[in-house]
Amino acid sequence: MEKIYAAVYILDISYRIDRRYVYFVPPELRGIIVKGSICVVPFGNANKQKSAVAVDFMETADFPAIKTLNSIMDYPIVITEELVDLCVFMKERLFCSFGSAMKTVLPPGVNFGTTVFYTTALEKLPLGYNTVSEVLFRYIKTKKKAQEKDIFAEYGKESEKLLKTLVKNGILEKHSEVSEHINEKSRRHVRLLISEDEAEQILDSETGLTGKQKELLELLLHYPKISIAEIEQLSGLSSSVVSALIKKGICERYDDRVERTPYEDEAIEEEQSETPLSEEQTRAIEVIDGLLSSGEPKAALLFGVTGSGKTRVITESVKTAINSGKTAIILIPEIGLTAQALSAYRAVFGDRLAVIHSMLSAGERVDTYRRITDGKVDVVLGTRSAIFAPLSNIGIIVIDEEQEATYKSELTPKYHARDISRFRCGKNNCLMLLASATPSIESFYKAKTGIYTLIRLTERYGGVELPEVKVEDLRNDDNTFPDKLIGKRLEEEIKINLEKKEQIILFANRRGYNSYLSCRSCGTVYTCPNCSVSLTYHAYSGAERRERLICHYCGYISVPPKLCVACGGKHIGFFGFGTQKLQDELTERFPDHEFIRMDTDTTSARYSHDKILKSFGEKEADILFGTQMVAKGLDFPNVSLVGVISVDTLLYMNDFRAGERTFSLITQLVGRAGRAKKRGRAILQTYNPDNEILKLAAKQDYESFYESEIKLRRAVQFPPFCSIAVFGISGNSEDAVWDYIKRFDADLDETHRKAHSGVFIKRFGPFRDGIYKMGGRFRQRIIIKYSDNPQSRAFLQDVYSDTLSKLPNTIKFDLDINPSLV
DNA sequence: AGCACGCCGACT
DNA sequence: GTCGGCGTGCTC
Repeated sequence: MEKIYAAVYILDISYRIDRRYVYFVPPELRGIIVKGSICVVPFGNANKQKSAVAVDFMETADFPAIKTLNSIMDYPIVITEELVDLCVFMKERLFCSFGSAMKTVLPPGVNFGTTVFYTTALEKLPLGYNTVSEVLFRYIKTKKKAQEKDIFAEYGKESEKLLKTLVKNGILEKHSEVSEHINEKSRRHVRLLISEDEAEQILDSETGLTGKQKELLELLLHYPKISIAEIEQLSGLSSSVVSALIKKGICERYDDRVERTPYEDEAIEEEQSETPLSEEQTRAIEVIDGLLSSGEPKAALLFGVTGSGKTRVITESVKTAINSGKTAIILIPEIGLTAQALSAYRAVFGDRLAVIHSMLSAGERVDTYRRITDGKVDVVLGTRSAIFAPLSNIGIIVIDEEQEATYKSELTPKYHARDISRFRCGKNNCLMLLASATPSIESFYKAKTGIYTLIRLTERYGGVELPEVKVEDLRNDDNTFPDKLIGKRLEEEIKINLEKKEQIILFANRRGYNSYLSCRSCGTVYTCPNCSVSLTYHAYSGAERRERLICHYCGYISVPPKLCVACGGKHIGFFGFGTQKLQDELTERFPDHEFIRMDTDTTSARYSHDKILKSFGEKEADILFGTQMVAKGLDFPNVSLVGVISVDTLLYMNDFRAGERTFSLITQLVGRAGRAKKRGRAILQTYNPDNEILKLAAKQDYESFYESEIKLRRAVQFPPFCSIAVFGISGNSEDAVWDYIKRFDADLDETHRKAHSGVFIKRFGPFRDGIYKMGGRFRQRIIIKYSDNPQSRAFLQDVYSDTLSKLPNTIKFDLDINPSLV
């Protein structure tokens, strides 16, 4: 077919007008242009030069006013046909523009933009123009090509009108061109050059620093790894304050390039092919081999208890795919796990393995992307965004711990790696292999109903028994009175372990010291001025104990008052608990032992995460305690006791996935106990010992949990029985948000009645967001339940695009499909 | 989003 | 009469 006409999607264009546009392809380009070519096209009344991606070709076109495609950009990045189709798919499902899908799919830093500039059309400005015109004319003449944004920066937005008249009078010419650049610049970060103690001395002394500089220093103490952009966002301090501190030698700028991972230096692990496969593993691998060789898109759920050897099944399956000349993607939930997972996979796949995760710099990502498109890579291992790896001929996509919320992006477009994976499997006729001990309810439902092949691993590898789990009722436990965290039973069990020199992992679900500070006389709770959450108390040991109240959502920091601000009372107390409080209690109860704390406060520096795990692995401490992080994929043979301080607050979260998440978290925690020969123990402390989810989690009975959960979901219509669209509406004024919601509601009704009355939807809300006020914005959400089909998607697209077109600038609006948190 | 066309009020 | 306000409609 001759490519006479090309359908393109234009990049950097708003969602409302984002659709296919058809251009005439000049004969000399017809041999070069391919699907995925980045082209330059004239667009709109002004024929502004825009970058676009060719998606389709035709020999005829019926549009009367077709324009001619300008050129094809010699772009240093290849966009495969499959990724082009994927962007169209994302646009349709996630209601984002093709361009923003493209941005997500390509390595960050790859930018397409149009620059507008002016040139002079005459040698001299004719007589009769004022001095402002004279100045402007001379500026453009000396610059030859004067960029519009530079003119605005120099003379203000007011110059726009004048520019227009000068163009109209033939004195200036307006042009545009597509700027192509790959931004390889890495993110600029700041770190302290002095020790914590020195910093505190400086903070306490009267002289030396200005107020703003002290503020920045304090921020740096709390956030060991922070970028300049983040500093501005969190504190409003400009980069000039940063420069001032750098001049004083207190901190330095550095590029966030990833250094060699600590595991890379170590001897590559021996390939473990010597270990015999269990009978179950062998059977699982056989089933997977069958699916792999079917030549059709398939999906399977590898459902196996912790310690049943899922990883081995995965590596064997990936090997099978590679040996038949195909490629593979392996997704893991977090970067923290990369280093551990990496060495095992590197042993098997050597330099045919590429790793993609968020700690890579833009340049490294582009390099990796090129290595993959050049065909130098067979296996890509990484976190969420690795699902976009431009591999061709994919044989298998593995999603490990598939229930994890990290597979859903929290940035627009809010894609779920599982959905992207399903699309790519369809295109590659390959296998999607989900693996988990506690699958998401949606995935297990699909496995039960035969959409996915269900593969069970029921035995723990090597016949190790599952830990013995006890639910411990704290309601009448003197040991925790009045505000302690460790109950009688847990304390005894810890002592037993300490004597036996076996290690312990403790979990608390909040970092910081106490969850909140409040006045016992008047009841005032100290909350963040920008967000509707209570501030968390943190204490930092140094020359003297520094106490701070911190907002975990916006980073607001203040000093706890000595007297209540509201009533002047001096009985200010702490309620709740966190990892820091746990640390104090451990020191008090077990003074002669070593502890390691692991939460975002202690792991924010690069690789401290790995260091902590390594030192615990080498038995440098008896107890490892922390937040969610201690639950994930750690394998310490000497740990035989896990203590869960409490998960009660998780159980009562206002979210339909709360049960699923709690069950999964407990299972993971319990699984940390007894990875070796001895049978481990786990203690679940709670004030709600009768809670069904806790009981089932203690029994490690996933299937009963699933049965009760799926009944509930069916009864109240939640996924997998419908899809959920959440419209988020927020603004700085509470009244404005309310007024807007009323209008939105009416518009939504009208759109439904007039153009989509056949679409069955259920509307709920508005509800306040879990954190109603965040960063000074009041947040409301409207929830639509619908069944996912082209008709309802068309309806949602109409509503969304309509809303965006007449959105007042005081309101922010977004759409999230099947969010991980509702 | 931008830009043009188009139809009403206050200026040379 | 004309400059300029912002409502409406289109972008291959």
